[in-house]
Amino acid sequence: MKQVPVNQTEVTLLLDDSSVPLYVQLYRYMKQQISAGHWLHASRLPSVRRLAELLGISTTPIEMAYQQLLAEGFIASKPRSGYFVQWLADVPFALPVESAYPKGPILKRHHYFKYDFHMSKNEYEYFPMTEWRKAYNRCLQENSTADMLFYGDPQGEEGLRCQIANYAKHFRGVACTPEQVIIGSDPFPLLDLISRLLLPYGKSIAVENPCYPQQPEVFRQKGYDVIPIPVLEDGISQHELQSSGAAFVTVSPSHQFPTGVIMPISRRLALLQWAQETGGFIIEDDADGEFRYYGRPIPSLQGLMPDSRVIYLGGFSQVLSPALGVKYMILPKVLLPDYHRLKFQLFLDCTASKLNQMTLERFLREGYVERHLRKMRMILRRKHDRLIGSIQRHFGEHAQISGTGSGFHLMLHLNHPLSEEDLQTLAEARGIRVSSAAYTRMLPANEQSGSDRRSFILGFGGLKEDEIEAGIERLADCWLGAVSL
Amino acid sequence: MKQVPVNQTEVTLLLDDSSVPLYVQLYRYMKQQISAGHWLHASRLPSVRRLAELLGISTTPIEMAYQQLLAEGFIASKPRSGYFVQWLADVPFALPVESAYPKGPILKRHHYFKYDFHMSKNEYEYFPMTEWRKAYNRCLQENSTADMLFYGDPQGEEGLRCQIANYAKHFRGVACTPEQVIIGSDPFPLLDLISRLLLPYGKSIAVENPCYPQQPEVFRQKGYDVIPIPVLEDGISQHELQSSGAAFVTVSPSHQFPTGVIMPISRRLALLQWAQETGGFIIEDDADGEFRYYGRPIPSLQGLMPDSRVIYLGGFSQVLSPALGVKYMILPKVLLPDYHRLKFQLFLDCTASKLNQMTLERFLREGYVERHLRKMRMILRRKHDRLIGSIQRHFGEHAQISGTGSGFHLMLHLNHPLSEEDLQTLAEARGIRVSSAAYTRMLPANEQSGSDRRSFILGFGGLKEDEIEAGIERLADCWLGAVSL
DNA sequence: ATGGATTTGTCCGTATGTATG
DNA sequence: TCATACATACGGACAAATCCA
Repeated sequence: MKQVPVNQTEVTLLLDDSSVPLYVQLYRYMKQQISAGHWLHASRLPSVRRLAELLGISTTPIEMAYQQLLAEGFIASKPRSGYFVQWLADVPFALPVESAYPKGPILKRHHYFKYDFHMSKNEYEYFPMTEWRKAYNRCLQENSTADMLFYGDPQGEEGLRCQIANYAKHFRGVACTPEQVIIGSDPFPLLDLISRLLLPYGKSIAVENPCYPQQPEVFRQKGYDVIPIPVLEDGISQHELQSSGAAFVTVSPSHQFPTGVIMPISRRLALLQWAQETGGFIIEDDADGEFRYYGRPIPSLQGLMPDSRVIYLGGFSQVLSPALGVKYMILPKVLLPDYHRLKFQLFLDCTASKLNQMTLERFLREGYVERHLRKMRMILRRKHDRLIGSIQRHFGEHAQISGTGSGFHLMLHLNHPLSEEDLQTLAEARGIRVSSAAYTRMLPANEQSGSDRRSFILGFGGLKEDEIEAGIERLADCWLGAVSL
Repeated sequence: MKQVPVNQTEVTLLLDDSSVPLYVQLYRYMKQQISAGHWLHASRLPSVRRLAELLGISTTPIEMAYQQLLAEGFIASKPRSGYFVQWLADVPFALPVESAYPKGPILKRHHYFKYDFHMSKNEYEYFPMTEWRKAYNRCLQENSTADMLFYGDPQGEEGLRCQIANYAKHFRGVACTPEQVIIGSDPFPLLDLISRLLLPYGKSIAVENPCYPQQPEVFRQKGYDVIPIPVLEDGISQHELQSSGAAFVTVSPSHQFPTGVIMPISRRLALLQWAQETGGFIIEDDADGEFRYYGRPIPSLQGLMPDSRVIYLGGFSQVLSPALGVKYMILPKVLLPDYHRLKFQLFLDCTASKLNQMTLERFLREGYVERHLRKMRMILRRKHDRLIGSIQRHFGEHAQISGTGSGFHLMLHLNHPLSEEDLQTLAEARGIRVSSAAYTRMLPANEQSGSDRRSFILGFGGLKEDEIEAGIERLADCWLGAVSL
């Protein structure tokens, strides 16, 4: 602790030998003094040499601290004369020294689930974080700062779009050029864009029932007529689609959510023909198409026909991580002029971070994505098998399973006097998180009420392989024991 | 090469011992045969064993090929009976061909500008890239991988929202709690969200004229009546706003774009009162409020009154870099229930990358943002002064300047017989990029036509300080020399 | 019609070359 | 370098469907 006179004021300057560099300590201290108004405007700071002597250190840290203060405008330099405080002390411009807000995240109250069968969960421990960090760092080092930090291509970085076109072709059988790829951070902005793009072509859209309700909601909010069409054993009912008169349709042919139905080739072609004949468009949601555990992945609907009228939606949330925020869609060529017009009109900018985009491009190019995908597919397959085995062991003939073989979830059906809601609550009380299929159904109110068949969506990504057995055992115990069946 | 009879048809099946697995060769061949219509619907395929014997291989590859065809719907299985072709041969569809698209990025043609006065440009060389990298790396190392990579808070990470609330309070005088902060990647998703939020409250919105056209466009597309209100010397015309009957209004009171007008306190209070009385909402766009070069920064409109009916829009595009993709808005408390309902309904997820959010939180907490902001303010002030001096020197009394003192641009006006468009083209031909103010004006078509007053927006962020003089000299030379004024 | 033989889809254990770490 | 695990392929077993004397 040393006493250093600055101008007329005696001040106390504490230098410790912590890990914080000397010049940073000096800089912080002086900034604090100036901004708090302790050092008045235009007062002269001690010279570099003098202060160094007083503190018993070299002149270098002093110079660095002064330079920093200079760059930020706290002080001004008069060459061969001295440094002078530039702060206007009467401005009550409090520095954000101590924030009144809590530093850490505020505690959220949420259940802790010992067994989490939520379908969006996954084990992210396997993500090649070190490689990602290295790729990120190399991106920042190898590109010029200005290039990295300025606005990017509103459609998504071109290099990444090339890689995605390549990836989608290779892994999903999607036929497209990089010009057709649009990158976004999240399904919502892309869906919203689609809903704007299609507006001139029609106002009614058919959706699968049951389905994930986001797409219907987005279109409904945009003023579309949303027409639910039942999903049969081989996908959306072609007959009802035809007679509905809908202009568009959303489907998930590779692994329908939540039923898990795979649309056979004949139905796919019929769908494409429907689009061709009516001038409609098909929105193909392909969330988990990469994850097929037996046989080869089923190629996308989009690639079945050259220049098909399909908008393909894919992403890396499942393959890598949702935190990267990279989704993409592949537009049919006929829609590209509309897209460019809209982009211009609305000053659209890419919602995905440019830094992440460039890192991901590298990741794809250097084969990390492919490698990680294979690894995850293997891990998930084991969990998938384990889950099925566990259900069979512990539920026996009380339960039926459907929608297996790919993706991150399957469906479990059982007959039970209690409602789906009650069963879900019961499970949660025992620390098991599981969704009933209720939220995916668009019902004419009273349809399912007569039956006592209950359906649940069981995700197997979030649990460790050797937790699955115990989780299902507890679930069976809790449900089958609740009422004598 | 082996001859294999399928049903009645003799077909030729070529099996080579390339690296392609047998079952894949089989699968491909059969898929091709079926989709080309050579094998008719409902015809029976040779049994697994029989085909295996004929081909002289084991049954496994046959089984695998059949399984794949089964999954894709080309064939159907009747257990213990046989496999049957499911193809409808009269649908003439081509299978996906190899699409040829260039792997590398396609060359874009774009002008090179020696002097770029575009307003969104900035010198990103000063960005503390090394510190950012370190912060990013520490984020990844210190947090558990699973936490980092799973879905984040749809509203934005809580820690970052705390830091932003703090930052906005200290640097912009915004009064809010972290609960009011909504994070997004880009103005558009946030504006879109606002336009949805406000729908129940009214259908007409007043906008400043001139202004940046994105906001009017977004609201117009959502079906709002957009009412342009002229910007006077002290901001948007209160009188016309009152009589317009608009439910909402968008303003940029700290540094109006493009005029640079600063709204005085009396007018701000009147605006707040207007909102209070009519039950309307004010959207405050505060793009460059942090950058005020003389006198004290002008606190935001939002913070003038507790619980004011103001939606505040801010971001880090200017302060740090647009590539990080972090924008935020601060909602008035009365709108929070609506927001949460909408968030739930549309399954909204945060459009800003979680990794970047967490890094930015660190950056804010550790004071890097503040330091960088001060430094940039200093640098930009020098450029600002330099630009004004240069214009005065080279244009003399031919030009008038307005909208100075903050932000990243000023306006230059001059009387000239050539149109703004022609002048812009002239400048571009000399390697100077400069925008006329035309695109910011919403005109009743013929308003400005009589006058020969021309207005341009000159951004000073993109040039180095010592390039400005030469750029303006060339601009003056090119414009003033074009026609004798 | 019928019962036994045969065919057939399906399932399972295992061997080998190869890629991964 | 070595160990592991996976993709591919093989041979065999089971039970249901089909066929036939």
